[in-house]
Amino acid sequence: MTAKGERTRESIIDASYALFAKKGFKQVTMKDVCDVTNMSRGGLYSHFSSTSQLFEALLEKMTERSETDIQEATGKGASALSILVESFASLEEETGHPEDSLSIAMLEYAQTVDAHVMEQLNRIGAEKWKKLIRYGIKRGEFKAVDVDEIVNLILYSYQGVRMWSMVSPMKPEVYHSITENIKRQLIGETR
Amino acid sequence: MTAKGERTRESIIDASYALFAKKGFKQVTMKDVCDVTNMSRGGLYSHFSSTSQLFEALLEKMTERSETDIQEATGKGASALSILVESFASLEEETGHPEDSLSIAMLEYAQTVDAHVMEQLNRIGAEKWKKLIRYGIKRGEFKAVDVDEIVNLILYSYQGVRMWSMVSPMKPEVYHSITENIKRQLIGETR
DNA sequence: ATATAAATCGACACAGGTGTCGAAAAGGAG
DNA sequence: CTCCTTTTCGACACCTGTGTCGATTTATAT
Repeated sequence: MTAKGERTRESIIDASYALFAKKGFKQVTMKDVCDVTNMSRGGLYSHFSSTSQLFEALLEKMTERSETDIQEATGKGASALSILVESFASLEEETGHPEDSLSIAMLEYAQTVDAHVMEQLNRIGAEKWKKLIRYGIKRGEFKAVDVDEIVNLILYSYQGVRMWSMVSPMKPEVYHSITENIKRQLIGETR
Repeated sequence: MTAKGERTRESIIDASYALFAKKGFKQVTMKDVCDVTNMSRGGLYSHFSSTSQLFEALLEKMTERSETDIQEATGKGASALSILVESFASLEEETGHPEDSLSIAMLEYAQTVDAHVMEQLNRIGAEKWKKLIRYGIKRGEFKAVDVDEIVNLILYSYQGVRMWSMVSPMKPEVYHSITENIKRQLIGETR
């Protein structure tokens, strides 16, 4: 694979993001990808042998990108709480534009192709949060909570809200209620 | 429509439940429905003109059934808290068998056919919960909370957990953490 | 029992997707 | 520039789904 090949491969992945976010997984066809990339189906097939492979490549690219996020912030010595709050703020921002989320596509993919992908992504997400919580405890910001338990709570609320928001608008109160609940468990009563 | 017609119509709906729960929405074909009903496609089409219509009929039947649930319990003067707790216990039971849930099919349907259905079901669910909370407040079991806000929290946690559990196993702690959180908001500190 | 209406079947034409392949075009090393 | 490799194209055969329709079977009222 030469420079040109690699470039188009990346551009196909990038262009298909919006497609999967808008239509889910099974509803995206190679024809759709053609339209957003201005390529022929034949051309596409020399990069990805199916929409499944394309979607897998997209997920891989996404996870790679998010891997570094929290690591960077903690590396600079930022406050754990502020990282947490910002993270939820960006969720609120994101779910205001549900057409930017791959959640439903991922659920569909898990259900119809390979259920493992969700567990895998779940585990990756959990590790990220665990690091942050431990970092917060070490800095004395958070109580000595049960890290696994609180991470589960964060993860499920976070993802649940994200998925739900795709089909029904969320009120800001809901985000705040969830954030407050988590903060309460991490740093004690906040009222 | 005669007796026989009505009976087969119902049996088609009943038989298709497992199909939608297992495969989602778009992945269910009339051929699939044939297999579980032992009918021909032609025969099916004289009852439902598409899988969308079949799915809509299924949703309608489900909501009708759940409509009466809480109403019955409150009618008998049961404790609001026990109804709430039982409701979450049954969620835990249900999500232990994710193949019994229509959540992903509903998300898919909302995304590809008609987003309104989710809002509608959401509203129906919300009404049910609101009644219960108001009932609990009237009986003095619950604090005079903001009903809308707490119902949002319940609804989103509830649905979020349900959806997420379909692709990744949930630990019991998570259910309890969520239930405790809601109880805390409803009846004050429980620790 | 029989006439009439309803329900069911199976074949049909069609639409839209898939994956493949040889030919053509574009890229890149010397 | 030019030759070889890589990328891209568009047509091909195929599959699986759809929705329709006349013919046939099955219910049901009288």
